Formats: sequence, structure tokens, C-alpha cells
Amino acid sequence: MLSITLPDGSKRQFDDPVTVAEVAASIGAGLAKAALAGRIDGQLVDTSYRIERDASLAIVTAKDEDALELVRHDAAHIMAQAVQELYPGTQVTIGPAIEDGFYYDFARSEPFTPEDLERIEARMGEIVQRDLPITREVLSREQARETFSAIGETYKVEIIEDIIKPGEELSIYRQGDWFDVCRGPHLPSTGKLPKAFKLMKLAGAYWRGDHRNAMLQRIYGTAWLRKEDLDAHLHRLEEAEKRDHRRLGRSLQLFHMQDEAPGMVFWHPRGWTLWQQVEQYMRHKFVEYGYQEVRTPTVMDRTLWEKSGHWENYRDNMFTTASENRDYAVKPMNCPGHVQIFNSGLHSYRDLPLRLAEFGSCHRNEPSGALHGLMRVRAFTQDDAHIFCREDQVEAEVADFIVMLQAVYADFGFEDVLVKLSTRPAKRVGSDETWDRAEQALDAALRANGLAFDLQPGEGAFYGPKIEFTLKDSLGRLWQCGTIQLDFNLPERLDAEFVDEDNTRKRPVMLHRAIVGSMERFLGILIEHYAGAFPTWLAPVQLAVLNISEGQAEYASVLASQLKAKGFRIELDLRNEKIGYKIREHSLQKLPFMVVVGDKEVASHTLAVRGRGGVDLGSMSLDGLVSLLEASVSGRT
RNA sequence: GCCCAUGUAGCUCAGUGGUAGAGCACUCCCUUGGUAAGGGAGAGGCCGGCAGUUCAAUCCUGCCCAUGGGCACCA
Repeated sequence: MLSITLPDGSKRQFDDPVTVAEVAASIGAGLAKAALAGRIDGQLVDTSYRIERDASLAIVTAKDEDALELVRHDAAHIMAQAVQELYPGTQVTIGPAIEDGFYYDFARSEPFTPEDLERIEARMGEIVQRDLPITREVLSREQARETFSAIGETYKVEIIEDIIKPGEELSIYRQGDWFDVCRGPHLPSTGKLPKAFKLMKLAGAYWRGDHRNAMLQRIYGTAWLRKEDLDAHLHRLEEAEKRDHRRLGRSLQLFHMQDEAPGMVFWHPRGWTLWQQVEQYMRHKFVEYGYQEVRTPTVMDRTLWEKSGHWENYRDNMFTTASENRDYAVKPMNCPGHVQIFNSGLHSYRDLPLRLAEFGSCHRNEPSGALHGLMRVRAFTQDDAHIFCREDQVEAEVADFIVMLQAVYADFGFEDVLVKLSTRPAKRVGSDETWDRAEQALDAALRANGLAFDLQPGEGAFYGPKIEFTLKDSLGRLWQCGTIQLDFNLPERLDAEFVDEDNTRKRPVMLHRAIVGSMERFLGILIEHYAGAFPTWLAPVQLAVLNISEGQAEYASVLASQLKAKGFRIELDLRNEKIGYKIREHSLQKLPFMVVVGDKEVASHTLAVRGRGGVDLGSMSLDGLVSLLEASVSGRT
């Protein structure tokens, strides 16, 4: 006798062990047909899974979001089968479900073409039509290895030998003649795969993620439970593309890049205005939080970089130059420069914490393939600062920093921030006791601010643990912006010291920290975040004054200069064009406000105000408009 | 850096082995028009760069550069 509890709390008794499919059938024929998998005590299993003791069971159907991962993984298998049917000799490697879909990596000497993707997708449809039962078999490691080596699947043999842990049950799933090593679970048959999948793109990927290994061919696909979901996903991608910062950067006249300066940005007047808003805002925050702004040289002698360790460890990423028999490097970071300022006088413990900030212009020779619009560049500016303090001041400093960072992100309207705490790696400097205290300080500061975070053991830098703050772009790609890192190394290497209470010289702890990270990247994220429709306080042009015809040019010009005098960013548009035409242009530029003046306004000394999105804000006086703008600016996000 | 794709007017893109075309933008003219495109005319290209094949290359081939999508990288 065994008793199975269903999600509604009801229980069913069976005399003998039963499969998930049999339980589903006992409930109803419709459910039996719809069943894609089971969830037993929280664990997803095949419908063929045999239940041998009392358990709670949920039948997973296409209505269930749990089924998504299954469907995506099955889509990967079906794609692999399609590929091997169409292109004999291709080896399979791995093919997991991922966010929004799946991929499979193939080893094949011929490259796949975009046309191949169409063929493969069509063949996947046929395999679904065949409705091949998907069955599970458990094999011994030895059997599995022989099976795959017999058919020349050397990558699978490597997976069996190296990746699957000894003692782990090794299963293969078969669909028709095709089979793959897989932990499962899978759908009952290929026919159960919803016709809501699409192959998206071809890419290269290193075997086992290691650049010393062979380059495999990865095919990405997307798969959903319902056709509507697939359509919605494709629609989302199109919408995201419209807010891509590279496209908006051009259409909103913010910046451009060109072949002669890969990874470097030409900021146009509007883009630079946006930049200045962010920079000035950050500068105020620096003052508010007790930082002092400094400026350090961009190019410094090689010997300094040798002392700091960069010449030895970071040289591949540094631009170097030489003159009059001296070698120089363009700074990739500001820290050594800030230590020079710290070292240029003798400091008392009373001077600590000392917080030095710089909008530091850095250059890093990033690998060409890493470059990506504003998000990954070779010349960038950090909102960098270094805090020199005693070890017992670390926790308070980190806590203050987190408060500052949260205030900044809130003002820019970011709510979706991922936080990661990375702790000691195997290769590191500093004693275990120092690391213990440092990691505890970071952890405590995060908790004190009520921040949820992921712990990343072993992911810290060799010189200290760190917290990283990551923002999402419009396509869901993640970009690290903020960070605070402890450094036990650089003060030692560059011989930073202060005189403590007991009149002995001690090493300060150094904290590296940034909130926007790279100004370029942050602006890229901002552009996408707001889709170019910046809040008034950031908008490069806050308001355009438009005249209807030549008769009001004088009145419009006076208005514009009065508003400029109040400190607003104004554009005056007196062109000989119809009002509709001018409004269209400024709307496409996503200006927050437009002011229209015609004979009526001239006569009544008013102006007609239009808000973003065609909102008619009515007719008002200049004073009324000024209050409106002031309110809009102070609202920030 | 690696794999695949792409590079034609300021922008978005067609196109062909016989040295190029559209729309928008731009310039000029007409129009002075009340909330998302008024009309006409004109100008604008080393078809990414360098080699090669060919009587002839924007088109075919090779190399290089850049961009896009991934992978790797991001002391």
C-alpha cells in the first residue's frame, strides 16, 4: 500500500508502486495526455518515474511554469538529433536549458550557415511530428563509455570520464535512434514539445569554457510553453533593440564611435551635457559624503607601475609609450596615483579615514572581441575613490558607502540591482585573520543596510574581498557598475603608512570604490533604462521653444533667453517649418517639454506647454512654467 | 584573442562582373502654416582598406581593419 498526496491535499492509495503517468491516468484521461512530468516532494521527475513509497506528487503540465525548463532541455535534445540526422559526423557535446531557451554545442569541421538553421528548425518540427517516445536507461560508467566511444562521440566520453562524478547515477535518454547522456528529466515523447520554439543564432564557444580548448559551434534557440509566449518574447527583443544605447546614441545625437578609435567615444554636445549632469551630481555626492576630489596624471613612468605590480600582472591590458629613453604606461587605474597623494605627506591616525576621489580617465587595452558600445570600452572615466583607513574603520566606511550607493541608484531610478560578495581566493596576499575580519566587515555592512546578496566564495581579488553591484541593460545583460574592494596589497607595495596613536608607523587599509563604475557604461545603461526619454534633471535639452510663424520670433527668443538665464537647458526653434513638423522632430528627440507660442500667446503674454508623450499642459505664464520645470527637476527619477 | 556574420550617400537600406539607386536628413526656392512629416528643385559615393583573378571588380579570391552576436577575458 502506498499513499500519494496531490497538491489539493487529497490522497490516493495504490497497492503497488505506480508511475507518475499511471497516477495521472487514474485522475483522468485528459490529465494523462497533458502530463509532461511529475514533481515528487519538490523534485522534478519523468512521467515514467516509478513511485515506490508515500509521497506528495504534482502532475506537471504545459500550464505549469515548471515545465519550461523541461521543454527547453527537450528542445536542445531534439535540435541535437536534427543536427546529427542532417549533418552526419557532427559530434554532440553539451546542451542545457538557459534563460529564455537553450543551446547545444556541436563539434563539426564545416561551419553551420544561417540557412542551416532553417533546415535544422524544420527537421526539429519533423521530429516533433514523429512523436518518438523518450525513454530513460541507467547505465554503468563502463557501458556508457563503450556506447559513446563505439559511435565516435569523444566529447561525450570525456563527459562520462571527467565531468560526471563517481557514484552519480548515469542515465541516457533515447528518442528513436538518437540518445544522449542526461540527468533528465524529460518529456514523455518528442510530440509533447510545444510548437513554440525558434533557433536564434550561431555562435562559437570553447569546449568546457576554456580558451585553450577547441572552438565548438553553438546554436542558440528559444522555447516556450505557448506560441503566444514565443511571440511575446520575440516582441520583447524587438522592443529592447529599439532602446539599444548605440541606436539611441545616434538618433538622439549623444555620441558616436568610429573605426579609427576602437573602444573610444566621441561625445557630442547633447551626450556631453548628459555626462555633465551625472558628473556634477556625483561631485555633489562626493562632497556630501566627505570625499575630497583630486586629479592625477594619465601617463606615468614604468618604475611606478613596476612597484605597484601592474607592470608584471596587468601589462597586456596597458597602453605603453616611450620617450627620451624612458618607458611609460597610460594608467589603467587610479589607485597608484592616489597612493602617491597619500604618501606625499606624513599622516596622523587623526587624518583617517582619508577619502580621495577622482573622475579618473583610464585606458585599458581590452581584447578586441570584448568591446561593446559604451558598455565595454578602452578609454573610460571612473567615479573612482580610495579610502585610506585603519582596519577598525572598515566596516563603518563600507556601510557609509552602501548608503551613498543606494541613494545614487535610487536617484537614477534603478531598483533591480544585483549584489555579490566575493571572498578569499586560493591565491591571495594577507593573513587569514585579516581576511576573516575583512569579510566579516563587508558582510556586516551589507546586512546592516538590509541588502540581499549572493555569496561568491573564492571569487575575491587576490588583494582583498569585494562587493560588486550589477545593473541590467535592456536585453537583460548584466553589467557591473558599483564596487567596493578591500586592498591589503597596494599599501604594502607602495609603502603607504600613517602614524598611529602609539607613535608607531602603521599600514592603512585601502578601499577601492566606485558607484557608477565607468561613466561610459553607466550612461549606456541610463540611455537604455530610460529608453532615451530622460527625466528632466538629466535631459540634455529640457525644453524647446517653438514659434508658429515669423511674427512670434521675437517673443519666443525673449522667452528662451529668460529660461536660459534661470539655468534651464533650452533650445529655440525659429525655423520656417509648420508647427506639426517641429513638434514631431522634438518629440523624436524625446524632449521633456515643448513650449509653443503663436499670436494668441504673444497677445496674452502666456505660453502653451506640451509635455512628453503629447500631454497638453495648457497655457501658463512664464512664472508658471518655471515652477513646473523646477518641480520636474527636483523630482529626479 | 577565438568562431560566425556584416561593412554601399550623414542615417536606414536596395542593387549589379561593364565604375550605382530609394526613403529620410542636408542646400536653395515657394509656402507664415495652431500641436507627430506642406510643395518644388538641387547637391551628395575611392561601394571599409590593401593585394590578386579578369579585357573589365562595389560584386569573385586572399589578407587586414572595424562593427554585430556569442565564447574567452574583465589583475
